[in-house]
Amino acid sequence: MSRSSFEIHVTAPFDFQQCLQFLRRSNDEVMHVARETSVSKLFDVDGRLLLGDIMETSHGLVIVFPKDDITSAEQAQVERYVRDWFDLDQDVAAFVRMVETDELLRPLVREYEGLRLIGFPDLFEALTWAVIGQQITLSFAYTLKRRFVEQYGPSREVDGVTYWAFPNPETIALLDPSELRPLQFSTRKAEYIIGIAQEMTDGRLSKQQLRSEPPDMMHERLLSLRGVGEWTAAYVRMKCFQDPTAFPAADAGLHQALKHHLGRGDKLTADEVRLYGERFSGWEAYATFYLWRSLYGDV
DNA sequence: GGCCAGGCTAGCA
DNA sequence: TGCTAGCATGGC
Repeated sequence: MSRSSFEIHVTAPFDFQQCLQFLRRSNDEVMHVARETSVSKLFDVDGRLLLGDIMETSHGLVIVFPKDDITSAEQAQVERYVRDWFDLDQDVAAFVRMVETDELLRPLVREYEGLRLIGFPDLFEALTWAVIGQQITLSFAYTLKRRFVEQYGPSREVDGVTYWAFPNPETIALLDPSELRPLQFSTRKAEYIIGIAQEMTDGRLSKQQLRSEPPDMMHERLLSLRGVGEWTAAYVRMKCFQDPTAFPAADAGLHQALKHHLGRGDKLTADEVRLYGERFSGWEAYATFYLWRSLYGDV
């Protein structure tokens, strides 16, 4: 049996507008088109490119496929993706309760109430985006990602708009680092990304394998990848595996946000940041995400 | 023009 | 173990 839409039930606290605002934060984003009341995304379901429009309903979300009928198996895959993308299976109410007594986070959780930790359910996309973002400004990182996706990603045009899906590891595994240099990737970044694509294509690395490991083993496996250090491993656990305890303690943006909200002139030491991690124990990833969110202002 | 960006690796002591 | 140069480029 096929259909062209389905609904997802969502439990509070959830604010789709807050999520849309976050999704609209960059003009160079190519992986979705976020509008006033909906976000459109091209889902690559085992090679079939399905354009879905995600909107709010009274009980949660509805995903409409304006040009396609989808099978129940495809629906299951898209639902899994959207649940991970918006972190819908997380008990965020527990996070809100925890910060009720926290002077630093309480104002942020009130301001962005219902914002979920928006992630990258696709492992290759999460790793690639993390590597791209290393040691460069976010705006330049978006530029690099856009060039990468528009060069190597599948796309589909619907009603005059081109929608992009993330490049497959199979495509990237065949590249030579020199082919990414014209896009202004450093040779190092190119090597890391192609190496990760090759491990995935060889079957040595997959989301399913990683998910089956206990958290510390997953972390070690991520660290074993060339180009992945502590920051990237924590970032991927946070954004791809919805691990609420993941904590990129050395992150520059996290330090900047803490410094700003604490009114500090000097920069925080590593030990101080570690203490904040302990203060938010169990919800380090959400604390980090809300602090990051506060850096963007009124996006 | 110097310094920092949502860091990491390799090489050295 | 712990420290550092080098990576590439944009933006303030």
